[in-house]
Amino acid sequence: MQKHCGGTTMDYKDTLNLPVTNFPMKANLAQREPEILAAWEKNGLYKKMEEAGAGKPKYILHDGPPYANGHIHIGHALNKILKDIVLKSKRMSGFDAPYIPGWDCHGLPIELQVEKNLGSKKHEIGKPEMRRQCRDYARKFVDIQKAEFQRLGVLGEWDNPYLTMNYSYEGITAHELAKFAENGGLYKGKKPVHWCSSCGTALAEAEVEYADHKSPSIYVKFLLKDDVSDKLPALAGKKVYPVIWTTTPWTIPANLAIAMHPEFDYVALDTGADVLIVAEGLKDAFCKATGVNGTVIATFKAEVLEKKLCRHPFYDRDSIILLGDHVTLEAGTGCVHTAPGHGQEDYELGLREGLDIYNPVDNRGRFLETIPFFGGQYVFDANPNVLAKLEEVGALVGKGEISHSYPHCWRCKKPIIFRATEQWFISMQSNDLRRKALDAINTVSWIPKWGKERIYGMIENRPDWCVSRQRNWGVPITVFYCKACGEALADGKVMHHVADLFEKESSDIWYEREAKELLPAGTVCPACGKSEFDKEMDILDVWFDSGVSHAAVLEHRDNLTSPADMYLEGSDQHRGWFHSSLLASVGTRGVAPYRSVLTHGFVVDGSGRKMSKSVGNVVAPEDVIKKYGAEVLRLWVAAQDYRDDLRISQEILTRLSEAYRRIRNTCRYILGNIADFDPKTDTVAYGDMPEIDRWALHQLELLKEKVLNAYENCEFHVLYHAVNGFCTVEMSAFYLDILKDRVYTSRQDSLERRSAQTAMYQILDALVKLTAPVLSFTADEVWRYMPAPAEESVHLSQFPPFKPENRDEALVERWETIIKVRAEVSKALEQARVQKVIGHSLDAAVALQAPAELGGLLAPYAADLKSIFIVSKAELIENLEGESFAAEGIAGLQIKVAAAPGKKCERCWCYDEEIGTDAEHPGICPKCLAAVK
RNA sequence: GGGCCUGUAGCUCAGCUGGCUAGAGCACACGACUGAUAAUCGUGAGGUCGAUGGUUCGAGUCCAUCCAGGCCCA
Repeated sequence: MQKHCGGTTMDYKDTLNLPVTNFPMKANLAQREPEILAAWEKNGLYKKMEEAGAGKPKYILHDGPPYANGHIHIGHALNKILKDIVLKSKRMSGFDAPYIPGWDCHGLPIELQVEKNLGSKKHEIGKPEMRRQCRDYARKFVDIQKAEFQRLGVLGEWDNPYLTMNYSYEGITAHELAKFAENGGLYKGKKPVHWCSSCGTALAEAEVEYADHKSPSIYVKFLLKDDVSDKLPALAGKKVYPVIWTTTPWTIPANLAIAMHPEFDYVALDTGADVLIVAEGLKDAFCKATGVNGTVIATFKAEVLEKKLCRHPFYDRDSIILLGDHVTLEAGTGCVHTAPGHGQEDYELGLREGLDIYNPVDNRGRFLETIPFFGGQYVFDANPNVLAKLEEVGALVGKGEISHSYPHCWRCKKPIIFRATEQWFISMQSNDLRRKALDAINTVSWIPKWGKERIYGMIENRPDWCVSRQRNWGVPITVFYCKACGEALADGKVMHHVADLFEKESSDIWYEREAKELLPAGTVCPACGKSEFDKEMDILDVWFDSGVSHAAVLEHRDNLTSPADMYLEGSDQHRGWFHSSLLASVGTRGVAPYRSVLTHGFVVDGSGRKMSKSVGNVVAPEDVIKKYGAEVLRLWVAAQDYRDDLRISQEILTRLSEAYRRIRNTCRYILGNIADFDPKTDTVAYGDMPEIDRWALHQLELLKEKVLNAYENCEFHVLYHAVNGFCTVEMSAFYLDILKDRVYTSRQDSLERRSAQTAMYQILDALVKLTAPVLSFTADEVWRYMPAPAEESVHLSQFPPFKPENRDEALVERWETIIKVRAEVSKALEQARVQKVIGHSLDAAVALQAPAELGGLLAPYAADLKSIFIVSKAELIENLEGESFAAEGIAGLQIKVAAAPGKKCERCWCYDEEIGTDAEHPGICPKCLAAVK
């Protein structure tokens, strides 16, 4: 003690136990986070976490590989942070949960980007060089994204990720394809693709641009061969013609069917000369467009005509009437010209009905020489000729021109066509793949549960999986063709042989070596016995690459197991990775590659709109990190209910950083108050604690229960609200506020102070651990300021165990009433404050008149009430005199607030009537006197 | 156009199987404190639960339609 009695009030401040800590109030996250990351890196934190997991049960969350192109966006950040939260919580729940990040490296976007960078030089270099550049490009973005992911605080095996372009991965991909060849699932078929006749190549959807284009618009009638007069007597003896409409006359030579909608009404229109059939809903539009006049002589459903045969207008061939839901009443006649080789829906209908996927057009967009009337003609040039032919045979009902959006090649800008070409497929039929996949879906736990519905519907309806891509940057489809007879050699043994080579030397060798160098010695064509082969030049769909990651990663790495416990991706992956992985795994192993699938929604802006560059509402993770810190982004992930779309905006981030500060400050305050507390020697036994400390520990148990359940159920937003509420309501506004007097003014090593510190220490210890998976930076920062932490990092610790012995329901029930009374007292105090009777609540003396039952409950707490209310005096009185405040929420409770009697203690600031009794310390109250002496 | 999903205070979320005068935290307004101070405490004002119909004694909660939005297809 510096001075003696009689000095200023400041003297006594030094006798108080005020909070002491170096833990900064200001987080300064943008600057501090990189330091923390560097420390984790330097100390080998992830490696230590792995070591700590040794021998524990495994929890495998298998990372879905993002595409190695471009910088990460907010959706990537969301996904990786969610995974990190799940994994950290699993580790702290007693699991060994390794995290192997991955990247999808093959595919069109990278190839296109590399081509673009090459410019005109792209024609000078060969495929091997091209692929080398793709490899470099992918590697570059793997490194960029890796750094960006790590910056988010995501811990994992970053120095050993899986890349779909790794040699071993490429080899395994080829092995998996070989398995499909072995089990008969792989077959060669036809499918229409976007085709640029000028470039002579197939185009992916991403290479197609839509632009306005003028096309002929024609109505064509097809003579109905079959007699339907038994069902439609009005048509007896007449020539009946369904009429189709098309804007691509050149596809008429490939017409194989006419599609009608099963539920629409159709009319038979007698024109005098013949009877035309169109949908009732389009009759007027049709008549107007063609000038046809006629009377309706019959109205019927399309099923009357189902499977009936028409005659092709100028070929000696039938065109069959089929029913399809894809038919619309938007335009045309409701009778849809169907050429399975030239349209997606036509193709699907054709597949379903067993039609030939007929394509009479060659690579250059010309009709095959064998095609009557049009052989050798370029399709767009053939349009007028087809028209003329139709007119000649009398099948043309009407013609016009239409301007509409039409696909064009993004490279040469010319209009493109849809053209069936040879492709490799994985059959949904053979090996009962569809059925087995559907069954497997039922064995998986889908979170949220509608995910099951969604993928089920997709698998149920999807066509065979086309795995061919006419491109260069990917894993080759390791099939050979006999030079002599053209027979395809898709033999499992041969393909496994090639796959072995890929594993050692990469799939680049497919482009660098001759077929004979890749084939096992002595391979001969099973059809003709010759031994000269060509290589298939199609590559695999990248979804096949990533779809086999269960084989290439889970089964391949020692520290992983298959099936995975969880796949966790955005909801678009029901069509993507969840889907392809399921088929790849069920097709070769008969089981799903995952036990559970968790999906999250998409990130949208503050008003729920999708982000787009043109709208300008894109929020980049980099900007958020710079302004608020990755921690706030992590908190954002946790705070939002990810099952729905996730909104992000400046306001949301501002709110969150405020919530963050609240949590941080609560931690800081407790740190300051337990600075002189050593849990080993100063801990007070539960039984020796005042009730309010036991109340606090009970609340902590409730928090633990809520938070640990939330982790278990992956409901992180529940956790956020629980922690936030705990810090603000239970701690800051109640417990910690009340504790101030006891902690500050009691003797430093007194039981009451140590008890409060025991509670606070246990609360902070638990709080830090419970929030560590989300607030990974801050939790670890706080950890370093904790007295004697058991582990080097909070990330090496376990969640706090439940302590049922710290629960006291009866006590908490009593305190619930006390808290209600306290709220009423607060209101009464506020009134007194407004009336300038008091300022600080310690200026007040409170008197309560309570109904009997309540009074009985409060009586044992009479001495504690003043500290609970944070007033200088509180008493229970039978009959209050004068004006008083009637509690709104508690019937019969009257509260009277007056200025506290006595003088204000210079030390604890409470008013006391006994101040001045001690000669040495005339300015302080008896309680303080005891603490000071 | 089809499949799946979402719509509760300015923001983020509660509200189980229909019974509430619809809750919480933050933000906001006002006030207090100056021993958590770029903190902390108190009080208060905010919602015809997307809209409209229906079932029911009673609907944020069930049904239908519509509107707005998201993902995936076409």
